[in-house]
Amino acid sequence: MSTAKLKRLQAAGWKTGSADEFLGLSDEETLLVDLKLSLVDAVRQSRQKRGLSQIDLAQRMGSSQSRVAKLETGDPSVSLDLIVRAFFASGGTRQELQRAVGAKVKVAA
Amino acid sequence: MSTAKLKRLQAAGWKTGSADEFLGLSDEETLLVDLKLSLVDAVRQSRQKRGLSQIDLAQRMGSSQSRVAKLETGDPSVSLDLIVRAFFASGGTRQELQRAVGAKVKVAA
DNA sequence: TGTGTATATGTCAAATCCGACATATCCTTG
DNA sequence: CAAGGATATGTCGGATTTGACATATACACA
Repeated sequence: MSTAKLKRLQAAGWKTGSADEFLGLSDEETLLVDLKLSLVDAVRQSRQKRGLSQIDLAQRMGSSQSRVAKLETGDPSVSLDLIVRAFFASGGTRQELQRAVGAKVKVAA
Repeated sequence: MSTAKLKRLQAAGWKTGSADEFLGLSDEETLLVDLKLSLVDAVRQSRQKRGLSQIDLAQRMGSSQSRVAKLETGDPSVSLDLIVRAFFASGGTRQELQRAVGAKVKVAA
């Protein structure tokens, strides 16, 4: 399974968007990683905009603070499903989600 | 876990978008179900547009024909991750994905 | 009718993801 | 320097999702 690559990647303190080819990431894998990063970003912004703590959000979505933290830090054990669920639970709308899908994440390095 | 509801829902020959409140689906669950339906639709269209069979697509994404079939029929055992992975593998771009997120699925019934 | 090609359905063991808990780190503010 | 609130990290047992395989159905067209 090549999600393994994705995991090693994210595991190694993952921050930058778009510049992911330093490992043998396939095009589709890169697209997925970048997308996740954008949505994770959107979740944090949505959560903070409504003044929710990670605990608050966790409660709203029937999850735990630690999972929300992992989500926001790009932990490889977090699925797209959970990210989108969190986005909606934080009050995000489908239209806002659409915007987030369009917005690529700023590169750090 | 309330994904159970989602599963019963989709399991029962699922087709309509948006009109999901006949069961006690929470708002966030509804949003997620509708989103999945839209993206599943986009996957099928993208795949067909490029003249790919389910087997072709399955190979491209390192999966199996049966999983692609389940994906396109809205089987509850299919994650958002797999749907998006399939979309990209079928040749879909991020911009096209964004469009798909914006387009709610036509209701059947 | 038979053969081929595409798609759907059922099942299962293995892989992945989950919530929960413990605990650590980081910032404020007193 | 506490004490507190928020966020991060590590781990684990159980739940969900996966690819694979067998098989079924559907629709051509010879």
